[in-house]
Amino acid sequence: MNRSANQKMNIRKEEIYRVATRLFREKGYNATGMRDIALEVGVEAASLYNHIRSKSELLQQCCFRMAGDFSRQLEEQEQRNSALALEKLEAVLRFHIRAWINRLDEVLVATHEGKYLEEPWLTEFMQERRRYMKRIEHIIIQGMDHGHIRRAEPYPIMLTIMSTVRGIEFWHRKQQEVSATDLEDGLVDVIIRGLLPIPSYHRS
Amino acid sequence: MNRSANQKMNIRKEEIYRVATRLFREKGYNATGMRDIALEVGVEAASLYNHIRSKSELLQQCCFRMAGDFSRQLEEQEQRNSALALEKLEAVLRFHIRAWINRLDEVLVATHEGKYLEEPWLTEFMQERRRYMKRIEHIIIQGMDHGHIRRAEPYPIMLTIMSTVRGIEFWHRKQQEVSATDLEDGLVDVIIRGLLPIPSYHRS
DNA sequence: GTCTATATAAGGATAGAC
DNA sequence: GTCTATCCTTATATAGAC
Repeated sequence: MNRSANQKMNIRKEEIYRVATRLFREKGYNATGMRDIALEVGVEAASLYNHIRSKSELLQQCCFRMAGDFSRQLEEQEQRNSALALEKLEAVLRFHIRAWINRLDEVLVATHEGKYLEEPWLTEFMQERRRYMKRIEHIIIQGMDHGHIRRAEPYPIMLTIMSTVRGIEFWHRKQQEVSATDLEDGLVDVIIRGLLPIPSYHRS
Repeated sequence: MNRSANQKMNIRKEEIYRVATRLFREKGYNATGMRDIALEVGVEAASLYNHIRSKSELLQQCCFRMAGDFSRQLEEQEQRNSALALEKLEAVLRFHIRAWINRLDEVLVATHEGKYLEEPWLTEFMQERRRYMKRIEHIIIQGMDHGHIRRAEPYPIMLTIMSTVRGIEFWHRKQQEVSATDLEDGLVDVIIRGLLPIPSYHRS
């Protein structure tokens, strides 16, 4: 098998992956049939199995590709020794937001359909997410120790950073009214302001 | 049919609803079979149909029950004429958080599985959510007009308020480390502080 | 590598005895 | 109201011709 044959196969496989990811997002993993994927790729369902091993493999590819990209980005921030923790958090937050703006299919499938992974991938995937959240919590604690993030329970702050981006799913349906830049800056502003060490919030 | 027979039927139906909602959350709507529900209720699958019309009816009940509860609570806040918009938003946010803490099964099913509703319920459900988000945006704009919420794009702020609570899903798996009260106050603090009209955030 | 045909399992829902 | 038995559809995946 020469190189061009290999490349063609990879292109085909990548097309299947792209179609499948979109359908998994639109209809859900369990409600998406191999026939649905095959229809949009333009072949019969049986032909898909010349390129992939199973439907589950497509889900694995999506989930671990995203997990890898997110983990690598976080590692970059962790190693920016000259940066403040708050700056690292803002960079991570902006990475999350841009992923949800530019790669919505993949992040939604990884977020919502990941629970349908089979073992041992399910366990590995959930452990990886747990580690990821711990690492973000660690940056938050560093920021508090250095005094440029206000003292508070770090766990809810981490959850907020992890979850804020989810609203972007709604934004995609009405993209015209608010620009991607305004959306990103607006979200970042709420969160980062909420972390500043300024004792100015008085309950009524 | 006397009153006690009616009540017994409703109790049974309510039990089926409760079991189904939990399974829909744990396994997803499509991956939950009538046989799964029946097993936990303690009857055969066929017997369920003496109490409910279809599996889809259980999903409808969950989604619209939640939509109704949320809409009514928002209406209460809208009619608190003496309150500041920021106070209304905090009350709404706390209602969301408590729902995600105390009724996680139902809110998760309504949020994640609602897309599997059949027509015309799907359209009605999505329109209702759209209206709900518009109403929250309206309160935010009121707060800006009155000067007790900082001027900014209202749309990302609304998304943040809608989405912050989603992290609570993770909290339920490790309930011991942070109390429900600390979680609620921690989440509220980040968001509400991020809305205050204090020009103290300078980008580096 | 793609096709047709099919194996095998599971799904929601119904019929009819009790 | 609950049961057993079953209808009918759909699902993933495989076999084997071309």
